[in-house]
Amino acid sequence: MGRTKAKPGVKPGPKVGKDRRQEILAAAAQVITDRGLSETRIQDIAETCGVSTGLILYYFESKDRLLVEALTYANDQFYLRLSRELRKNPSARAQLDRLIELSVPGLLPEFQFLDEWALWVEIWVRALRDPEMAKEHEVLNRRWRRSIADIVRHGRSTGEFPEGLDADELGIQIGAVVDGLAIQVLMDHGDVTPDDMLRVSRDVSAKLIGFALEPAGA
Amino acid sequence: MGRTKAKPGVKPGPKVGKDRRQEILAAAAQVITDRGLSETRIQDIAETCGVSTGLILYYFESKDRLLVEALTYANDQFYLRLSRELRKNPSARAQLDRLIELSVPGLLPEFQFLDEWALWVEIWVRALRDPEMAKEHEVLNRRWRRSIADIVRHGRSTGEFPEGLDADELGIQIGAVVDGLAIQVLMDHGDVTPDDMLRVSRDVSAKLIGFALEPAGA
DNA sequence: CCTAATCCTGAACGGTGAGTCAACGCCCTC
DNA sequence: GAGGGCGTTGACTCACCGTTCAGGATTAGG
Repeated sequence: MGRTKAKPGVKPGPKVGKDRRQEILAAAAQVITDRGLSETRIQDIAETCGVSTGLILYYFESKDRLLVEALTYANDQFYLRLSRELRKNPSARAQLDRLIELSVPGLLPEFQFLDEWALWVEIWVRALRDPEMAKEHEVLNRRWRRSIADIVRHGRSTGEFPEGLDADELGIQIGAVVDGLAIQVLMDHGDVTPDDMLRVSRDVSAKLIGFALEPAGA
Repeated sequence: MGRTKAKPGVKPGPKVGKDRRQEILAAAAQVITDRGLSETRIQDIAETCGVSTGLILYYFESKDRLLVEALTYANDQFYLRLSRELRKNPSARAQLDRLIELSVPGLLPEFQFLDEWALWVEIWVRALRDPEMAKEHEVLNRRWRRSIADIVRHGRSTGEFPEGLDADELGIQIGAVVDGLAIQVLMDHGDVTPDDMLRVSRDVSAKLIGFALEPAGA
């Protein structure tokens, strides 16, 4: 099986120690994505990473705690990925485009196995009643909107974007549009396709920030 | 009690005991709002409308079906209310304002006991996995966006709004903003207050539709 | 080797909650 | 006032699942 040979080497190889916790968190995120939070059983998680149910509760004090940690873990992964991608692009326009691309459910093939947005919705539901989750959500949420606001600020410093509304305000506005559209795409009736979301997000962002989009198609 | 004439020899049909069914649906919606969908037990619903647990499953073939019906029932209530309110206002501008007001979580005192948006989030989560709910969601969702698009069309016919983007497209855009903001307000960190949502929704709608807002405050 | 700590297992426990059912009473009809 | 059916009850069943636990396996250190 995936038995990891733990070398007695003092310092971490690729995988030691806390490794199991992370495996479990990843497995949990996977199961939550597949089955939904409310249908996720400890045994599913155990099977997904090939261990016994007992072990899950050896590393986590309760199922509830594990689930909250798994949700934030998955979101952290997305955020790290997003940050890395943004750093590659010096242009604020390109950054905004990339942020939007990464936010369209199921658009990027690497992400297909794990729909970030399906987990967001679970986070919302849980945060409504679970103070622990609410606290985490507040952090994740602010981080998300700040990513947008920072792009706006950056674009203004380079002169790509005009001055205008408070950047944080724009973070809220654009964030809201992206959230709202992502839900529609996620639901996957034909009404709003991934391409629609791309187009509309760019369009509305341009309108709100106040720069001109070069005509893409006709 | 309103006694409904029951035809003998028919299966548990939609006609039988319609009042009770509705009572149960209302109670279920209440419990879901209070405790959350995943924490809702049949017994809670039974207690809320003062009957036995057995009776709940006398009227509904399963808990799952009841929950789906309850969610759509609650949304229907909101939609009916919305339609009624809109019909009172001849002006499209006033209609849009009213729609936004009704969409702000917890703003209207009459609605405090039942946060429409908390139920929407539950609908989203469930619709992701339950085809039954997905089908219902599609209907509710279209109806919601069409309400917005119709206001836009109306405003154009009266000359209040300029011509521009396709009205359905605007329904999607404005709908997305309102959805996204409503989530933020619902989560109730201080970042987006009900007043913020009102202001931003109006502001963004005006920008997207293309009419000028008279300065409200200072 | 011996020992202790850590990792891991699978069975057993206990609570819980959906769904069932036999019985009861009330109203309607005849 | 007899009979039948609908609405209603609440106790019971039964499966499920989180959590615990006693102990087996593996590793680290001496």
